[in-house]
Amino acid sequence: MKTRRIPERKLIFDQSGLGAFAAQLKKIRHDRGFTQSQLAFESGISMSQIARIETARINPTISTIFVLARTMGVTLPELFNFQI
Amino acid sequence: MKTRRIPERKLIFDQSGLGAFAAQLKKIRHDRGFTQSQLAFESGISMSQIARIETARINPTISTIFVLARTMGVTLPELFNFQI
DNA sequence: TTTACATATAGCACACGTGCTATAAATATT
DNA sequence: AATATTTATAGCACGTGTGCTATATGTAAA
Repeated sequence: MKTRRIPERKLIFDQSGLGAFAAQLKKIRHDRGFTQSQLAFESGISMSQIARIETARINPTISTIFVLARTMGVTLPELFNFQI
Repeated sequence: MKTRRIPERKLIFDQSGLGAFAAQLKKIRHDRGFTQSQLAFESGISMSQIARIETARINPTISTIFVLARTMGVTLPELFNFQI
């Protein structure tokens, strides 16, 4: 039979934006005096995940970011106060 | 054999934050005069995905949001200028 | 150096974000 | 009303975010 053509799908992965966010998260976490471990425990987000975000290895969801923001007591405009 | 205990894993899904973001995205898109279709075409993000985000059915990644922000010409502090 | 703490990396399984297509529903325009 | 436009919904396949566990690498303190 005729093999069906599979259309290519390009996924969004904004490397530069993720790098900028990683740096910002690390900075704010330090400013607020959290270790990755503390932030993980208090937020309920796994520590490996926080490390992956801060090293820009993954593309986190906004739910994850909202929870981290609440835990650190930082507003979204503050957390996203950087250029992409 | 003994059935292995599978630990439960609770995933993060911040319903209220996603709802707030959905409303904000819709507002800014309208202010900037984009239809979902235009925003989809210009950003390269599928229209079904934009609809899903604006109806808070899914939990988008920050890459997706960064791309939408760039396309609409809005800064991140503006786009995230709301309460969670 | 040894010990303790902090951060990064790796591999796995599962849940889900995303693109695609098609269709339905809602809203405007004539 | 009829037509067009815009938005929402649904189902599928694929890629990947996330939690978990374990290990490695830094880094600071004793």
